[in-house]
Amino acid sequence: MDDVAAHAGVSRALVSLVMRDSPRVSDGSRTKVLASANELGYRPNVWARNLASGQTNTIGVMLNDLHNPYFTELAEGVAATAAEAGMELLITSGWQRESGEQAAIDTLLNMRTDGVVLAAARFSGEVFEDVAQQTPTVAIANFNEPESMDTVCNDEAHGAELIVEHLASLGHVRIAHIDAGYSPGAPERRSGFVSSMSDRGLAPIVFDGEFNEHAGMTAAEQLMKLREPPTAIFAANDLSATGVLAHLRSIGARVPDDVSIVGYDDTLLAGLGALSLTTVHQPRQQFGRRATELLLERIEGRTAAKHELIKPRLVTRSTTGPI
Amino acid sequence: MDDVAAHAGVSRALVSLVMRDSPRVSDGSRTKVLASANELGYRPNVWARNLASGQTNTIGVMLNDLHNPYFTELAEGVAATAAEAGMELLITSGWQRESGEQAAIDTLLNMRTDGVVLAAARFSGEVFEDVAQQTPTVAIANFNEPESMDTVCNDEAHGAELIVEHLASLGHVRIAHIDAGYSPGAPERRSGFVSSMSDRGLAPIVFDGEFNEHAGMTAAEQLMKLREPPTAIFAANDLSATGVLAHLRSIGARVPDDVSIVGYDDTLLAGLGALSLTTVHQPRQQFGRRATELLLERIEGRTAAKHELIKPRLVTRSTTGPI
DNA sequence: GACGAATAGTAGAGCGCTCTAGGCACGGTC
DNA sequence: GACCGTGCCTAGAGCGCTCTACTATTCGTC
Repeated sequence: MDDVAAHAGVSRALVSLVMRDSPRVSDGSRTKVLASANELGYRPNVWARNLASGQTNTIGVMLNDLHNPYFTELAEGVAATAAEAGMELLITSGWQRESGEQAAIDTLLNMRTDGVVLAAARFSGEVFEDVAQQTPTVAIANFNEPESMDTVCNDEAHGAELIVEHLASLGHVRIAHIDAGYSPGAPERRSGFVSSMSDRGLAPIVFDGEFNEHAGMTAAEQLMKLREPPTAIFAANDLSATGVLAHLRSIGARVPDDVSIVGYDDTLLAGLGALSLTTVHQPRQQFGRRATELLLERIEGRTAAKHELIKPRLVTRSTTGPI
Repeated sequence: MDDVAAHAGVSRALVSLVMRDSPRVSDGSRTKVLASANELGYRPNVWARNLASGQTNTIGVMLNDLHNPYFTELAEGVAATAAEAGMELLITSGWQRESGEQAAIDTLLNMRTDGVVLAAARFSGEVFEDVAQQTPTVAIANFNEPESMDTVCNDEAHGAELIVEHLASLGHVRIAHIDAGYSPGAPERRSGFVSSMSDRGLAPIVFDGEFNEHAGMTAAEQLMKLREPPTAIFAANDLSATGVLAHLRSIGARVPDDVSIVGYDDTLLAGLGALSLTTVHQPRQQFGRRATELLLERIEGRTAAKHELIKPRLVTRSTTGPI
């Protein structure tokens, strides 16, 4: 910076102003400084800048699992909003391990980003609260509306309701749900299913499962062995639904003629022509956008917590049909 | 830091030594300092540390597209190796836009990470060379062995050869390849296919395509309208292969009885029971690991460029069978 | 033409750490 | 007992910026 200042024949402070696009610089000096900077290959040192200014102009996102499209689409929304606000984005990931998540959060905290968006699965609310003490925080998760941070989450119960409504309107009565235990989102989907069914006077059939293909396959196998197998299956997520589909095909059942299948999440999978799953779409990018907007507000100084519930919508494809 | 020093009754410099795990500190002072730090909730300021020490102990990865599992698995390999070496990892992404990639690279360069791993698609080698001038760089891409950086890449031609060999051994003669133009990796797959075929005295049938489902569908449609349709189709990647599969099912062709299909990449898709694609597995994590190892060597001071070619392997599933 | 306001630029302290050079005990050696 | 070496610790400069307070110049106004 000193070199640039000397080369352009101005003070260091002026170079600093130019580099920060200050309006208090004349066009003449601006172009002169810019030219010198360019010539000398000068690039402001972010570390020094952040140290001196006390802020980083950067927000951090911690994603539980980079392999899961759910999280990466979330991140894309965050990235877009951050870019619009002129902030840099740093991504870390816990790689599905709890220790990894702790390390990823620590990295972010150490970097002292202006705020963090946490999209994690492994943690109890307490860990989040702890982070929220240290920096503005927005969680994409459904906790019990904590005071210390904002949350954005999906209205899982509504998604389940949409599914039941769709299947019921097609004439289905024996509808089964393969759940995913206490994985994030699963309990809400399950209870949404149970109450939607009983509201209609239908008996909710629930089988244990997980958020993966194998769980879908085994649950489908058990379901189809029942004396009266269900005519429609609502799987915990798309991956689980592909497991159901694979099993039904293997035993020669026709989809949707014999059995209808519904997934959840509307991942890339669901849209594939070879699968074409009816599913529930979550506006994941919007989650990211909204979370970032809330975070920016927090960084600006808002302290009262906000909690938002975003409604999903049903996407009808070819795995559901009339009974 | 001053507070901690005062609280522990020692100098600031000693606190610094303790925080950096220096061996030149007695156990007594170490525990004393650690206790004070803990009590005061002290967390070293990374910006100041990096500024003062001139190094960041961090490496950066720039991924072209976070949605593509190819890149995220790469990143996982990078993350694992970086963690083993005690370095932090920063991820940025170009979100599939060229301007985004430039911005993502700039972010990394601004952060002055000790080195960068570039896994991009959009750029010419020149942009990479430019980065390589500024910081130790490893590219995961197949350039023409540049001197200024290391490269790690997949032996695409070998992958194509494996496919042709597999199909030929099953008795296939009319084998078609749906390519992906000049998308990264595609030209090498295509030329590998062509030479493997002609080595066996077989006529290479090549159709234009892209790395997506739709391209697979349209190409399959055209292929199946030929006077003598192929008995085996080698798609540009798994996604393209699912398009082929979808089309074949829609016209009632049986897979693999009537037509065999091979994908490429061994993504999550290929492994699904409902698809079960024969494909070529690329050890993506290993790419990331190897790239990071090379980068660490560079950071240590190596200057001679290294270029590595990693061999893929065939994964046989249920979309290929004898003619 | 004197005065305040606005505009353009500068000096220098300070952000929180690291790192070099050195200080001070203590013990061993001749 | 003078000397050197070793182990542990400290003082203080400096990393490359930003930011506050200040100066110098120009402009508009009556």
